[in-house]
Amino acid sequence: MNAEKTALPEIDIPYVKQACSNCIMRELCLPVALASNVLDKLDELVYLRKRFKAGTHIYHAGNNFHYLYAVRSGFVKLETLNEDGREQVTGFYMMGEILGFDGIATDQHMCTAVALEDSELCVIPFDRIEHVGQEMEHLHHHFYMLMSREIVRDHTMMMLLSGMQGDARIAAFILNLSQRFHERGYSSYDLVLRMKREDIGSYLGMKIETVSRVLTKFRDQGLLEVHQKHVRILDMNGLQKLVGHHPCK
Amino acid sequence: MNAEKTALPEIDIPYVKQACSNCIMRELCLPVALASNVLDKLDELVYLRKRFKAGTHIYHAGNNFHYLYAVRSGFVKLETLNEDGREQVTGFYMMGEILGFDGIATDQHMCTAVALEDSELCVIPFDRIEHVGQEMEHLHHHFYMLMSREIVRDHTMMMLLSGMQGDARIAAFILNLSQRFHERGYSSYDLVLRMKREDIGSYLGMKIETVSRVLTKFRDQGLLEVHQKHVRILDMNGLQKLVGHHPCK
DNA sequence: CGGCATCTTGAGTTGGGTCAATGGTCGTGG
DNA sequence: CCACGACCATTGACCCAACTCAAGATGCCG
Repeated sequence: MNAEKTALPEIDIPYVKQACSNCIMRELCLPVALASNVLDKLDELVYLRKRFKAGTHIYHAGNNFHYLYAVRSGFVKLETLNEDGREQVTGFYMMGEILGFDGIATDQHMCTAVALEDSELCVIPFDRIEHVGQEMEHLHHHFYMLMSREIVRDHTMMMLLSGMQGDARIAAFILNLSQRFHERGYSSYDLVLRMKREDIGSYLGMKIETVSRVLTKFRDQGLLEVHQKHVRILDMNGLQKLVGHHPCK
Repeated sequence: MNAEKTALPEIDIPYVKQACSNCIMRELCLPVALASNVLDKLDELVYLRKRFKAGTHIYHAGNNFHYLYAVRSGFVKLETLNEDGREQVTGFYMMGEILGFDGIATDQHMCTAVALEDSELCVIPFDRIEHVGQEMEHLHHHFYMLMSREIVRDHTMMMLLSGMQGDARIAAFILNLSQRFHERGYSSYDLVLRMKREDIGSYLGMKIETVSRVLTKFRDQGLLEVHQKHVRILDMNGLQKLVGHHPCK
């Protein structure tokens, strides 16, 4: 909580757009409903958006932590470095989701965030969030909720990784995306997987050959239509059964 | 955030001990160093400790969320329920660690916390934390750090689960415990695994037979001495090599 | 001592990893 | 516009780590 953080440090990628008032967070479909005055406050605090081209880094593991990022459009993956330097995908973020919480613990980011397609993010200076006045304690509650949500999500992921077989992992993954798209007003049946098979494999703990094989199998079973990154769910129930129906180790 | 939370709801297990002032959190070896005045404030807010017998629940999935719990002594496991009702261990907490963050997101606990041995926990009313005044914003920072730490830890766990083989998982698990004991002033070589093989297996995503076999193998290789729950590390380096040395899938 | 829970060990099976080759798609430049 | 190459995805054959089932061994408590 050192004072020099209050003066915003130079951001390592050029600003793209100065925000007009009351328009940045407002349009953002946050996963938790916010009171109007909280949104106003957020718009005050969040004064810029930034575009990232597909493949560019939003932050690197080791970077000093200053900002959280809310995804306005696009798709972002989070990679965690393990002991031996290899990277592993530990999360995907889409419109309305916030990333960067990994940096608070040590004031340095522990993960690397990469845009999977051209994306636009809101840049949220975290120290401003922390220093909002007492009248804005709603804001703290909101961020506690967001972090808790991430923790719960990670626990779900751990369960999936340690308890389920390949089939169930892929099914759970597809259903999860489907649900998140649905919540944002998109079709829950027609999905575009913005990430490559390699990312899916890394995230789900399986090799890309296996990812591919499972997708083919699902297609043969009439559960999905698969054309490259485009996936159409034909049998939602069938997928749910795969997840729930004890195909656990 | 609703007002009735300010009045503390009945806690579902009887209080054991009313705290004397300035003694509850003080003695707690928190994972993040705290300024003295922050500790004072915490001692004000945290006004009770509670004992839990081995095997008893601290909270259940579905319980309304009111408190965080700091482990003063003992050992706690966290279990997450998956779709089909089976439970899976998603964390272990020892002295100085805080659990309960899973409840903030929806105001209901998403996991079940169980004492693995007789344990004493500090009960921290979360709404008091949220409503501390501006002068205590350090406290918010502290809790943001704790939550971020949990997120980072979960990411590490996800990596371990999806990227490592059985040998490496067990090695990483033992080294992790060793480190945490060491940080708390205990030997990093002589460990007592408070949980059963089944819990380890659930946590690490392997069957108890495999856990057992790996431990036996490590014993045969001279890495460990194993007597039931007591484990002595003979070759720390060897274990570290297993984790780092790409025995990944 | 018996009964119960936990842990270990063995034998056989399988899901998913490895290696290797083929097939698609896209972008660039002639 | 087509041809080339780079990159990504799919498919097949083979193999091994970890699962399953089953039997013992060990320890703990009354």
